[in-house]
Amino acid sequence: MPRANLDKRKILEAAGALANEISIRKLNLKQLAQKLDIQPPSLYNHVQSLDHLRLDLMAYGWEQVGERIAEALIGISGDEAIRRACEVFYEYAEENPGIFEAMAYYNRDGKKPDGTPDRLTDILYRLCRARNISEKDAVHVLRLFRSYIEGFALLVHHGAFPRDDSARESFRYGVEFLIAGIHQLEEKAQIGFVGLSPDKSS
Amino acid sequence: MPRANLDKRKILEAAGALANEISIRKLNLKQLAQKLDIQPPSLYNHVQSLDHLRLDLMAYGWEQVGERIAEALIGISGDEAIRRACEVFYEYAEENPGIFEAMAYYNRDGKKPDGTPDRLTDILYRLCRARNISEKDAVHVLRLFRSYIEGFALLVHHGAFPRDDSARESFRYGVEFLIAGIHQLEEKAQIGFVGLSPDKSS
DNA sequence: TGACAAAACTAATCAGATTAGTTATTATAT
DNA sequence: ATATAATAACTAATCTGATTAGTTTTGTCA
Repeated sequence: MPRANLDKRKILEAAGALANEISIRKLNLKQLAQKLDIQPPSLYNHVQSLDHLRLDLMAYGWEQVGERIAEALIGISGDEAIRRACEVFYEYAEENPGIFEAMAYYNRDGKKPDGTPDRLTDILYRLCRARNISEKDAVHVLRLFRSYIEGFALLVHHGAFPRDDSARESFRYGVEFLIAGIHQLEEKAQIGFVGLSPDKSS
Repeated sequence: MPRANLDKRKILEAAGALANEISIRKLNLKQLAQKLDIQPPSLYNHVQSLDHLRLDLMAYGWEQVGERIAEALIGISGDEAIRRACEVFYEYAEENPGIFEAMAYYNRDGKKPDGTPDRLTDILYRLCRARNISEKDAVHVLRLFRSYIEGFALLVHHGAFPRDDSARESFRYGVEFLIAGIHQLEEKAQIGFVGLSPDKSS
């Protein structure tokens, strides 16, 4: 390795930082190269293309979140595990808007590296299964959770909620709301109070 | 108006269609111009820039959804109104992946045209208020709903759920789950079963 | 009918991604 | 130690697509 001591990780770190600064869509090789003290074309020794870099960043983000969640959950279980996992995710997203953008919506065009870990999903799934929640319901609940969490982070980043407003509080409220719902599901673990054909009138 | 009968609406329609085909981020003036039978620079008579176009598309999408929801909700109220509003939103997002992308995450950089209507939020807010749900809780619930809905649509677009899978069913399940949660809130309309400091152990 | 404004065109510019071809550096194997 | 192969950087060049400049055409309206 000549001049600079670059490796994929350093590239990703720099790219992540840059994306956090200027957003994923404004991410560009010129500034990235500058940050790394090399010339733009040199980046091609490490990266297939700008677009691939964004995908790499996505995978990188999921890895990081996965690690952090795994760490945070040592010895924790039950609702508290859900809470913490959500919290960790939220914090990561908050600290890393650019990387989160990549995680959240840079998945199109049939790409989507499938090795991408999703510890959050794992955790939630296990927790559901550990309860009296049917396989089928678990899948739905899982999606509900994921949608909520990613959706919320997304909205925050887009300034959908007033500045400096109690977004964090709302987020926690939502998590509690969902957890409470799961408890309801658990209790009424029969037909379930949720009709799967919601077309009936209210 | 010389040659072509272009106006903002036609531009937006074409741009929307194109975005739906190739994704918002690959949207480009060359193809758009082609679609409209004009030369790329001519677009600047109607649009400030490619980036602004995307923002316009965002506003356009929200307007459309707003209209559709308003239409769908004539004479409807209560839970059923929520269901239908969600359903309409979901369908719109499903039919218009590109426009939805614009709606969902093309809001950064302090831009975000504030006139942008959000009928969905309106509806939900009113419905919450019409119940015994406190102002404060209503705000949280609202955010929960929005996060869920946009998050879900986002995940679907990203292929986060297996192809041709029962995403629609999951979506409805989620909506019912949330509605049920609201009912719970309404019943226990005292301190609320959701502690706002969720730091207690499970 | 003549002047103005709108909206299109062509030609030119600019930026940024990518490619081609070259050179320097490190690692390795004799 | 040293030749060789591989890696990773560089410079120069290309290509694409957005944007700007300047011009022409067309429709409106006094």
